[in-house]
Amino acid sequence: MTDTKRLADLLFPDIKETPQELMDSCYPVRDLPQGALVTRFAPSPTGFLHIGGVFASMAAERAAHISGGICILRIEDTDKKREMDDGVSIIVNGLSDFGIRFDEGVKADGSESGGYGPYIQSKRRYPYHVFCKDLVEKGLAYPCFCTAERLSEIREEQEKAGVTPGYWGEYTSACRERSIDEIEALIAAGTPYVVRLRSPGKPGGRVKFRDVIRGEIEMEENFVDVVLLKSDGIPTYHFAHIVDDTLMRVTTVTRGEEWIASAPIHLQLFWLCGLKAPKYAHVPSIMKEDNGGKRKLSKRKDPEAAVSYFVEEGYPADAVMEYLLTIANSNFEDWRKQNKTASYTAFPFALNKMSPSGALFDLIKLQSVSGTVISLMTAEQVLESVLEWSERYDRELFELLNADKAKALQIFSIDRGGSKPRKDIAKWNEVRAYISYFYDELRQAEGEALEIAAEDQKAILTKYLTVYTPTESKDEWFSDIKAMCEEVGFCPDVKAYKADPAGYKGHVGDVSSVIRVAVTGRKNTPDLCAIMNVLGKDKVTERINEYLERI
RNA sequence: GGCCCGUUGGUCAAGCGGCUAAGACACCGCCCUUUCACGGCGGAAACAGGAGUUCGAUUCUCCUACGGGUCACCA
Repeated sequence: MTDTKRLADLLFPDIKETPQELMDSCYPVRDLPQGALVTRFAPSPTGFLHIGGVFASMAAERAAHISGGICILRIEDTDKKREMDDGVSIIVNGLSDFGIRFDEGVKADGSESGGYGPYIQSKRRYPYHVFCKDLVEKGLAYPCFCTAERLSEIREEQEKAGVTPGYWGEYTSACRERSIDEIEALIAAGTPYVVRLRSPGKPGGRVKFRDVIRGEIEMEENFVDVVLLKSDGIPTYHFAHIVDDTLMRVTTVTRGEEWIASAPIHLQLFWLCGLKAPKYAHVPSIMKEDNGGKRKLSKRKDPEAAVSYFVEEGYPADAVMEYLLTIANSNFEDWRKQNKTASYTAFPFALNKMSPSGALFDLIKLQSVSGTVISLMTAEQVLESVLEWSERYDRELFELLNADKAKALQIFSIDRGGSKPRKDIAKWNEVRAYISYFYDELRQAEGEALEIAAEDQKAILTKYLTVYTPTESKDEWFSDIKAMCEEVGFCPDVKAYKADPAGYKGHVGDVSSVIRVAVTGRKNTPDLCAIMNVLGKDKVTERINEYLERI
């Protein structure tokens, strides 16, 4: 028996299978249509869902589904230190709120679905060890007994000498060349160890690969004996990535651009394991404007880094997705113009059309996208969404709307549904202010002030009270107002007024404004006729009388 | 510091050797209009800098500057 074979059995006495056997028996090639992508999103259960995570997972999910493929949600919990109790459910629920659906993997309650699992790394010890044993047997990996102290010594030395830090070259000699007997004794004595890659790389060596988003990338090859298995037998990200994405038959790895730097390690690992590397798509980070510069959105400094921010503010999930799509594929906006009412899921998303540079997150543009999304909703959809949102974030508003849904529906129906819908609401937390004048409970006592003389306003309103008759017809409603204009010294026709401004105190628009302010307290509102119909004659009269007393 | 990625109007961005350098958001003006919107029309606004390759560079190469990332028994 060769030494490496002996070593492999010593390190992994329970492993009898080879990687190939494992693959053949449990992880068969997927039966998918030509060109179908298998992608995955693989977060750590830190309990914090970053908007960049939504961006990356959206790219993975869209790319898979538009190609007729599969998208997997895998949990990377190989580091227990960063784990949080309900970390998994926060992430899964968070993504699901945004309409990102996975075909396989971990669900919110921690259960799993799919035939290529388990999908939680801490439950995948066995396959990792199968692959690791194979590497040891081939002489490509070895146990390292260096202590943390020894490692930091090495680091200091290297820093002083100005060479690349890391476990490589001459610094590995202690463990790389240990005899099998020595190792056996150390292990028998219970000495902790990690398993390291015996990297064949050399400083100055080059690797090339093709990134789906960035094209050709050339880098220095890996020459560090990176850790494959930590002392507790759990793999590092690098090794887990190789094993998982191979076994799960992932075709395209989408991940943050911060991983580009370690791609040479991964490529080398795939090569040494005799495996075909997947395609890589390194998606750009989402940036934030900061003193004229750009920087990565930070979880500490920027509230909008957490997706919970968008939920709390009341941005519809679709709006956030649409916005993200506009920065992911710039042709999305053109497509949207051609397909105004289609679901964004019909958009032919393409990874290779993503821009390689990090986009600034533009809240203003989000507002605009969101306003459009909401303007296309029906009153019923709006009410339902507002109810759902306010139940959690604005109890008072919720009670009010819920108490009289028919009225709420009437309110949300105003100026909605036509070919030119208003875009007054961009997020649900704006609804309260938008509809406040429909409810005495929400209305501010003082309304906005008009620049029309008080006595003229009084004349207008007093007169209007005598002619006001509720009507569904906007034309009738408006002709009533026109008809009374002359009597109070205002011009019923705007053009005529402009031709002879000296002849009148103002025009019909001014008259309407007075009524508007008296009834709603605002200078700007949607269709006033509709508003008055929602309020009803009694309330309108009451408001006008109240206003009359005030001025 | 080494290695890598990036740099077109305020922002997001088309462009892939020859264009008056698209479009969207924001901004300004006009039109429509009972207000505000919506919509329509129009305006201002950009290839980081320098060499080179070429008949011709936003586009290809190199250098510089700036921004970002990465160098763990973290992902």
